[in-house]
Amino acid sequence: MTTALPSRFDIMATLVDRGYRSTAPRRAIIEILNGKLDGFTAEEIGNELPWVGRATIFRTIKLLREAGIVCRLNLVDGSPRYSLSRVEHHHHTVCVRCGHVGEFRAATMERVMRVIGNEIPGEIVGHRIELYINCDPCVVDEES
Amino acid sequence: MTTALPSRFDIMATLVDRGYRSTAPRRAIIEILNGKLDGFTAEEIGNELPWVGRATIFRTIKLLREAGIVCRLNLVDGSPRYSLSRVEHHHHTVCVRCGHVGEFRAATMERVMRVIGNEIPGEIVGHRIELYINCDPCVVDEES
DNA sequence: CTCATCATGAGACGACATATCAGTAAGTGA
DNA sequence: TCACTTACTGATATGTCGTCTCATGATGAG
Repeated sequence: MTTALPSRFDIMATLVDRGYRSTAPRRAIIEILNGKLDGFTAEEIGNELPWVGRATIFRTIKLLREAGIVCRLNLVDGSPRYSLSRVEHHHHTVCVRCGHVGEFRAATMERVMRVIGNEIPGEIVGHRIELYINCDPCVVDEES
Repeated sequence: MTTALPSRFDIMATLVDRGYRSTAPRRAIIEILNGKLDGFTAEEIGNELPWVGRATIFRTIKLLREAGIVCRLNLVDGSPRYSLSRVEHHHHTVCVRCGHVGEFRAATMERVMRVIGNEIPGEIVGHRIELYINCDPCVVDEES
């Protein structure tokens, strides 16, 4: 079964459990993330919360990454983007046109990984898979 | 069959075919890359060729990337690294300890991609797969 | 309420990369 | 071989992403 991560409402509680304090900037950032279920950049957060320092935004994102609540991924051009995780282990789809980030799980993928593990030298300790797509809304836009 | 890329000896010829000039800085950079079959950084090139401007190094790497001769990939910590490609379509293994970059092809992987394509919304236009490993030499070091 | 401790904002700093621009070299055509 | 167009170059400025420092402020345990 898919292990669910802390619901989007108790992310702050998760940080507190990990020994961090509940502060206004952190609560505000988490609030914003809850409205960005398809990826975001540090700059976007900064624009929406001008009263929060740049450093604090990056620090908070880092905390959330360490807690497994946020992932960092790359657009096709290599530029960074973050995404709220909803399931424990997953991969990302990134629309090459609009940058929309989606998640998917594929049991198939994990099995393939094990097979490939036998084909390559060394022991696999992790992997990163990003699928670049044209998302449905973008394709519809194109046609109209 | 695996399509071979231009042999490491005619990379410059490939650039010329694409309409670029054969210049001393470009030849020098390509020469260096031929000795770095397991990944490199722009900084490394710069250290070995102090008479070549920083901008030129990045410009040349970009040219080679556009020609499909060099790939850009990310270490676990997100830091960038480049790698000479030897086969047309491949993925990378990156040692989390020493940063050594390897290539692998997996027909299995391509088949899986097609299957997954049916499971997710939107059309897949590309993908990026990086396997993080402990490479054999590193594991041996550990044991001794 | 007190107080140790952690978190914060401002801004410096650093890695990586591209833009600008005046000077230089490549290679074409004669 | 030379002259001339054009691409390429190094220096330097600029931009983006992220971390570090440090003095000040907020948090929450007691």
